[in-house]
Amino acid sequence: MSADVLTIGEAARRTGVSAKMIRWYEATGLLPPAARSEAGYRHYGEADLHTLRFIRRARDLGFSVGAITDLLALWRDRARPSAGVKAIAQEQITDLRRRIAELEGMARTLEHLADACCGDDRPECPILDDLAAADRGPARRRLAGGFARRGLVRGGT
Amino acid sequence: MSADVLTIGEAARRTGVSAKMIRWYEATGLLPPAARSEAGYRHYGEADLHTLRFIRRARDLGFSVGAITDLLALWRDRARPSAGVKAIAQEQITDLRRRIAELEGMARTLEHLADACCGDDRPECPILDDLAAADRGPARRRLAGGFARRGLVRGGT
DNA sequence: CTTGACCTTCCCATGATGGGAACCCCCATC
DNA sequence: GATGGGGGTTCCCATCATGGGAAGGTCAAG
Repeated sequence: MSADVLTIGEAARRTGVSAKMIRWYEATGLLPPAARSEAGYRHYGEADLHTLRFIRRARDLGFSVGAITDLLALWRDRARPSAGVKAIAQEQITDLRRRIAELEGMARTLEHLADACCGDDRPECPILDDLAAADRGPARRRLAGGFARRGLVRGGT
Repeated sequence: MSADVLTIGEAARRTGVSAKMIRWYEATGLLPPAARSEAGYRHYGEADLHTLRFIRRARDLGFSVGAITDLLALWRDRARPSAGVKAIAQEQITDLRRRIAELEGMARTLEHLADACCGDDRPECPILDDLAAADRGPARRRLAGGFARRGLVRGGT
């Protein structure tokens, strides 16, 4: 095997994308079919490694495979308008911010509840009391402190 | 059917847990098997609704079904030490904070990149340049600090 | 030639959720 | 009594990206 051609395992080691994932990316069309040896082994060259590192980096930034498909197409198109790339990035930022706000709401509510819970061997527990509170219908809570009510927790800041 | 017994659809409407999910919770053991009519319809009473609302609220706070199993057991045990509940809540808080930090790292990186990208019809694009940067070799991701170390990056809601 | 590391494909599981098919049941209305 | 509609039942499939593992072929070193 010539010096600049690697097996899938080597490519995986050098790019941080597992061999399993490389095959899956190929199967689903994110990557074009790899070159094969006579015995059927996949072979990867420098350009392939470059693409794999691109994918890995994009995954690390939370992009979905669908978004990466678009990013790769733009990357390969040397005449692309950067506006297209920026739009994808901004969608991703919006999505990340939305998810962060959601988790933040949950975390804050739980922190309030945990603060109010002694955490000793007595059974009184504001956390369970909150979970069990039956009157969580319409907008009205009597839990002191103005915690996240349903709807705020899931939705916004 | 006596007045205080509801079908699964009614129970779903009154608790915010979908009928599908109620069946699934039962199938996986989070809920005990529901009472059945002669024709095989599931029946739910007030206590069941209470439990379902408990589950719904816990899901809204991001608890996994596994954690909810534990919380339900503690809820039903009137002699439980609140320390057990608090410990579960704190694990959840830790997990939420970790996920938030991960997403926050991605968002900040992307925001920097997007800020540096003109987003016009010219092809120059710092976002693609970053994704394509080849100097991000295997074992050394210099992002070590706060970012996406692979894992629950995409943990959805 | 054997051994062991590596490759191939294929199937299965994850977690929580929804969609939909095929079929049964109940009640009200004609 | 027949019929229709709405809702129940079970079962299978899809998501999204990932890993685990089995069965079998390949390659290089000893």
